[in-house]
Amino acid sequence: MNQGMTEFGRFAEPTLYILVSLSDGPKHGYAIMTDVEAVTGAPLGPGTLYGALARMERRGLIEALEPEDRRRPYKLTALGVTTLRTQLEGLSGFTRLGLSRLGGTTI
Amino acid sequence: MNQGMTEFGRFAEPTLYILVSLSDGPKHGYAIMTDVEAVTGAPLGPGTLYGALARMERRGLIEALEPEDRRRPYKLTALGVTTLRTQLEGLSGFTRLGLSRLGGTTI
DNA sequence: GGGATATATATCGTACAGCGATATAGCGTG
DNA sequence: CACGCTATATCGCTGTACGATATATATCCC
Repeated sequence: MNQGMTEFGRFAEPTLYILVSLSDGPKHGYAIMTDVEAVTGAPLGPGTLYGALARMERRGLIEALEPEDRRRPYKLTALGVTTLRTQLEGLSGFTRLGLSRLGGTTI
Repeated sequence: MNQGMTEFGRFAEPTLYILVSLSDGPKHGYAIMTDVEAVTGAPLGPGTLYGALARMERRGLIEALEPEDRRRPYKLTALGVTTLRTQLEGLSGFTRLGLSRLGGTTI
C-alpha cells in the first residue's frame, strides 16, 4: 500500500489512473507509465503497473490486444468504460462535496 | 485492500473519506462511520476506521479532542486541512480530465 | 423488567495491493 | 560501442483494508 497522502500527486488507486490513461485509446504498459506520470507528476513504477494490469485483465476491465513488436497494448472493455465512468462521476461529486465543506474551514 | 472498483460507491482511500468527513467539523468514530456510509453508500467498518484513525493521528493529519462521555472526537489539524485541500484539488482536476477523455469513448 | 437494537470503541488475523529493486533485452544515437 | 531509452516481467517486504469478533452502555418498546 502506498505511504498515505502526505506529499505527492497521487490521489487514488493505480487502477483508476490506468483506466483514465486507457480512456484515451489503447496503450501499452510503458506508454501508460509515462502518461500517468505526466498527468499526476508521480512516477508509476513497473512493479505497480504490471501487477495492476494483470489484475485488471483478470477482472475484465481491460483486454490485451495483439502485440506489436515488443509492445503489448491494452484496451478498455465495455465493463472498463462503464466502471470508469461510474467511478469518475462518484469521485467528482465527492470532491465537490469535500471542497464545499472545506470552504469555510481555516482552523 | 479493497476488492477493486467493480461494484460500489468507494473511489479512493479511507483516509480521504475520513478527512472529508471531518472537514465538516469534529466528529467521533461512530459518527464518521455513519457519515461516510451516508455519503458514499458503502459501509466503513470499525476495522478500517479505527486503524485509519490511529495512522492519521500518528501522521499528524488529525488530532484527538477530550472524550465526552464514551465519545472520542477527532478534529483536523492544519496539516490535515491543507493535505485534504491539495488532494481534493488534484482529484478534481484528474476527474475532469478523465471525464473529458471519456467524452467520445463508447467502445 | 427485559429483550432487542443502536451507539461506541477496540483488536486480531488474513489477504493482497503498492511499490521499490532488480533482471532482461532490443533499440537508437552520438 | 557504450550509454540511455524503450519495454516487459518478477520478487519480496511492508503495510493497508476489512471482516469478524469482543465489549459495554444507552435507548426503545412490548
